Amino acid sequence: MSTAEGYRTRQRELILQFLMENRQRHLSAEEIGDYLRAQGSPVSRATIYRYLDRLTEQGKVRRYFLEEGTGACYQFSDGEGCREHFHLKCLGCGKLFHVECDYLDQVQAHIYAHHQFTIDNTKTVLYGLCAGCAAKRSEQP
Amino acid sequence: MSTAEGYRTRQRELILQFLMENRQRHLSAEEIGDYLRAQGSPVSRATIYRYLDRLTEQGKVRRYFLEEGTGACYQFSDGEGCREHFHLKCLGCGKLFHVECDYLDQVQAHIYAHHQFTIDNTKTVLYGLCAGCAAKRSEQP
DNA sequence: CTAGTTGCAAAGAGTTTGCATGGCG
DNA sequence: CGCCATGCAAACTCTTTGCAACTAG
Repeated sequence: MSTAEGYRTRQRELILQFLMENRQRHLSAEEIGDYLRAQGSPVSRATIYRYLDRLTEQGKVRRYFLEEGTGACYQFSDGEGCREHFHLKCLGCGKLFHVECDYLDQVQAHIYAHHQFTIDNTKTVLYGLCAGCAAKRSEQP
Repeated sequence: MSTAEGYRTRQRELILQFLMENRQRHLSAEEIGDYLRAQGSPVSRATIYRYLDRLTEQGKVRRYFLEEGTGACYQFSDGEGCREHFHLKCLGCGKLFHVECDYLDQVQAHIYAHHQFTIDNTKTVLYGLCAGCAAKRSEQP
């Protein structure tokens, strides 16, 4: 695995630090830019997007596409240990659930046996609604 | 459910007909526009988008957000008979596979029952490798 | 007739790119 | 010093919107 780290720059440190400090949240490119600007250390949009792309390729960050037409969101991910389980991302609150489950392992086996397809759960995210958000939506849509 | 059908116009007939004739495919707004233009019956982009929105609200068409960042795709759906399906996207060749499978319906049920999560397969894509690409990779890593 | 529809072009949001300058190693 | 990274602004893609002209019922 070629993990071309590239140069260590002030901008990259700032972006990565913010992502790591907010690893429980999903952040948009704009939020990152706004935060850094507010901190008095503005980083250009282009740089933010370019570095997020790189981090995503490196697997250090996950990229999500939540609510429709809206832009992408990014979330820091240690990468470690996320090979063997599935990810559920809530479209309502954006929360990411890591699910370890024997049944889901069987799913992978089924898809391989019946559909000749090898699931990569490093990249795969199941989108939907968590219990809380589903309840909210059925009350007041 | 208020199913405001609205007026019957030449443009709407054309759009709906194309969607129905290609109910096995995902179509982008652009593809629809291109097709109609090629047929010598151009329909404006705005009209296509507006009508697709309406059809989606009416449940006659399903809107998918698959390819990241890329635009939406639409697919005609009888509503009742047509079961929702899963999508498998090959990381090797980029091909998208549509899978209708009873077993995968059970998966959805399992996740709902055991993990309190409602999968939205409008947004969910399982990433991995198709048979062909998996074979290539095991030969030449 | 008259409210619903259409087309056009302009506006938006989010993201990417070309190119000259700047800075890490 | 050489190459990679940054910043800026312009370009791009997909979609929405304002508005005047048009048309189904």
